[in-house]
Amino acid sequence: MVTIADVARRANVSTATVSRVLNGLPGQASEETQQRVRAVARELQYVPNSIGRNLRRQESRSWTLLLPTIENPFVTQLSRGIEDVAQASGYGVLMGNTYDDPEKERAYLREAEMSRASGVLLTPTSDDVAIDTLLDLGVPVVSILRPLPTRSPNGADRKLDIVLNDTAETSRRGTQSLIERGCRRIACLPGLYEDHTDRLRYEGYKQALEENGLEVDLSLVHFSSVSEDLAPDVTRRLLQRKADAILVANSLTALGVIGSLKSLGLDLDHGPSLFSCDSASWMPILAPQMSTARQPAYDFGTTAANLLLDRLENPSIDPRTTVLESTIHQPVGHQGPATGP
Amino acid sequence: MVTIADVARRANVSTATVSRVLNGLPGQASEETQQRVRAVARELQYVPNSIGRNLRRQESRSWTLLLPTIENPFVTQLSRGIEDVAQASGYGVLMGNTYDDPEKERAYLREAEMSRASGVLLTPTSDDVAIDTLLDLGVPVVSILRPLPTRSPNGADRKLDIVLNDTAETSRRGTQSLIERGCRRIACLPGLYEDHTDRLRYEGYKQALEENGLEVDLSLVHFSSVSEDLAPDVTRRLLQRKADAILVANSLTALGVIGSLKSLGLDLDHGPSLFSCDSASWMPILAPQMSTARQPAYDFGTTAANLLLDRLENPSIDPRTTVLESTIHQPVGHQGPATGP
DNA sequence: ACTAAGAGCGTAATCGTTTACGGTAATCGA
DNA sequence: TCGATTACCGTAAACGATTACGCTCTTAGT
Repeated sequence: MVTIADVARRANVSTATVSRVLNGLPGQASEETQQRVRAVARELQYVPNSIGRNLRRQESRSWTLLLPTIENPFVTQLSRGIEDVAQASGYGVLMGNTYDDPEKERAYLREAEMSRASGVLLTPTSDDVAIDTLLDLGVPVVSILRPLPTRSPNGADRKLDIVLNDTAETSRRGTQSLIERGCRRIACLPGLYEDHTDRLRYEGYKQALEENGLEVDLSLVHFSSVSEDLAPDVTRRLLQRKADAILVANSLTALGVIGSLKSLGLDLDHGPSLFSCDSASWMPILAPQMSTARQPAYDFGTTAANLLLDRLENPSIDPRTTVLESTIHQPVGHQGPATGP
Repeated sequence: MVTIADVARRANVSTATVSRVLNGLPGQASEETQQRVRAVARELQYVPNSIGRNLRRQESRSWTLLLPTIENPFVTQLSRGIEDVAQASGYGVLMGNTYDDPEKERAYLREAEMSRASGVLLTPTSDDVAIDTLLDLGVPVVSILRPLPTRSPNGADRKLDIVLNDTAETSRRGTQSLIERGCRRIACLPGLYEDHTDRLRYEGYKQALEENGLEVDLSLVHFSSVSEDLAPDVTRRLLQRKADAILVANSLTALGVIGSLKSLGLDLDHGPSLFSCDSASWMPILAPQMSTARQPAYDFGTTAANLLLDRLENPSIDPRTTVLESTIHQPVGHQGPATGP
């Protein structure tokens, strides 16, 4: 491998000069020397070794990004937002999928510690992720989509930033819109009972019902990740219990429900109303008559990244929490609930 | 920061011993010393600095993975395959989106050179990506989804591995299946004329027609990435020209066409037959009556990763090209082409 | 009792780069 | 002519880890 020393030797200067020239420090070398050094570097095909550089500079200029799974379209958008900001500021991004597995998360975080990441952004798998070593090393941490306690288990204050979406509020407004449309028996498929976000979805749903003096009928609420296989059963049961609307957690669940309706000889125009708490890009094409909430996924990424940049610049600023709002998309000129078959 | 020297001092041993203990070299330190060193390391919360380690070891134990965009579901699956293999073998993966932009690609590759990546896997933006510096540095390269010349511009042999899918063959078989179903005026939306893969799709389509003595009617072929907005126009025009089947490049195009049919009062049971050359996971739920090809995306990843591993073990093996086949999924008991409205 | 072997450990070089510090020579001002 | 300033550049010390080499001391073998 050709090193800075090789270049120096061949150009008849010291390694210091080569380094200065190649890093473009101004006024430190004569024009002629600069030419010569650059020529030799090109000739020898010198490639700077950033391992050596990072060791000396004591930083890696790269972030670690940990998300549940890249297979989620929301996540891909988000990561793109982060990547764009990082790149513009001269940082690289090392991304890892945790698959919500604390083991994997721990492994990645340890990797981040060892490689002296400049910053860490993650969707924590639980409240008690061990990020204190990181913070002690001076590595800023941004928690995305899920909150993280600003006080560590041993009582120390944590300087960390948090970006959340307004899950409960979205769900509340979605439910409200179904009510305004005339629906009264609104079912809810919020996702997993164990998941923090999914639980919030249920909370918002409940709140909207209560605000309108409606009772929560637990037989209309189904906690689970509704897979394709499961959807027909669940849908049928909800219809039997006379549901006139269904609030679903995400596009895939919506898809499952729509498919099930179809196999029952129904569709969105002749069956229950549907509201999906997030919307994949293909959703409007598939079911233009459906109401959905759209999450500002890309903005999520840029927001998180900017919080990180801020803190890199000034590590002592107080912890911040940002909540991003989703927008609700109603199809134009839709009608009230249709009666069952 | 606490270094190996701090631990050594506090444990009354040399840095060499600490290193040996912490790296688990067998029989190099007495049981008692090991206990002591480990205890001190824990007490001081020592975190190994992999920058220092990498510098000394002269390797980073991480791969660089460059793909067009993570927003493509195929790509997410693929990257997961790579990540799994990498992790199992003790490598990290640094992933970057090129967005098919040679500039971005070049920047990432330079990053890979500088950080002394252990290997590079990429979907090249063009035939003349500059990978020779990499190969000279001894960094193995695997080209994914698109071929790369095994001879460099200056005539040197390149030891690189390639993983392709059978795009043309898939397209041919898809077209063939439409013909067997009785379709005669088969339209084709292969994607962009400029894209290598998309062109192959057209080639396969053409071949199938010719093998069956059918003429290629260029008015039924539309090179472009059919967006949601464009789909209605294109679909209408194809129907006007009496197309009885459409071969589309991917799920999104299929979705656009299906949506357009709907707005024309048609669907897959009363309109042209459809064949999609790839299938997103939600495709079967949405349109179970459609024929699709399914790509082994995850296997793509593992295959590429294993080629890389092989070459890391033995850099001198000859270049290899692997082609992975897609499987065609026909719905059961479908009928011939319906007549137009 | 003397040698050989081997366990256990320390010294110091090394990886490639950056940069504080100091030195030399040229230039300028008075 | 002398001192001060400045432009240019080299020496050498870091950064944190690994590891070749050699040393000491114990143990076993003869």
